[in-house]
Amino acid sequence: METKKLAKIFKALSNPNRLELYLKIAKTHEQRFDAGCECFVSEIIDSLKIGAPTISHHIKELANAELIITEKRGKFLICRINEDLVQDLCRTMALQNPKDS
Amino acid sequence: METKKLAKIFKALSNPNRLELYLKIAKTHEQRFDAGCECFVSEIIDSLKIGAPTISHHIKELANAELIITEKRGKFLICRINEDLVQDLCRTMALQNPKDS
DNA sequence: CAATTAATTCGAAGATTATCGAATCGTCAA
DNA sequence: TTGACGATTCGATAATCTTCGAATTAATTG
Repeated sequence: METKKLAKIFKALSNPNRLELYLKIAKTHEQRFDAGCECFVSEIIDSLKIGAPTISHHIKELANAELIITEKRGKFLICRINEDLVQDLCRTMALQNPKDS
Repeated sequence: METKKLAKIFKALSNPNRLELYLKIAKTHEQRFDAGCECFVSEIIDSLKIGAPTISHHIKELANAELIITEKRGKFLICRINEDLVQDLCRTMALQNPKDS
């Protein structure tokens, strides 16, 4: 992966609120694995201490970094983790000579 | 890992120059696995397009996020990857229901 | 249709960041 | 001891980021 794109991904996760947003989506992702890993933004909004406009902006950044995939369903927005990218990310970060494992 | 600390780690990797710095240390880490994974900052400084003060600042941030471990040897600074943290990071990021693998 | 609800857009304010040049510190070698 | 070199500190500036409130859009419900 290019350094520039990698930095963009990390930047998307560098803000505490945005990271928490991502983690909540990831958690829902796991819980609803059989149901297509859907996560409604409206469910998340109450558990964070930031307003709707900010959340909207953060989600756009996560999607822009390709960490999540969004889909509009009616008036709701559905978010899913981009599994491929996350796996790529882990592979990139992992060291070639792990301590013992 | 706490969300706040996790965000700090990602923030440390969110700047392209700082990320490149980290990746160079990681690369040297692998190449010199038998020699204690040492990396001299003075070797890196020429390959990046930023000045020494900025590099000094970036290294401090990487160390502050515990991504690297630094050690002063004479007038040189030696950097090593904090393997434990990186492995922790990968474990935190990995999804519970991987696609197929 | 009118009201409601989820989400977005816009503009602005305040905070944080990246980077630099100049000056300084500490170590080593001549 | 003096000079050179690696690294750091400091102060400043330009750029970017986070967040908000107000207004808007789009979809659903009464």
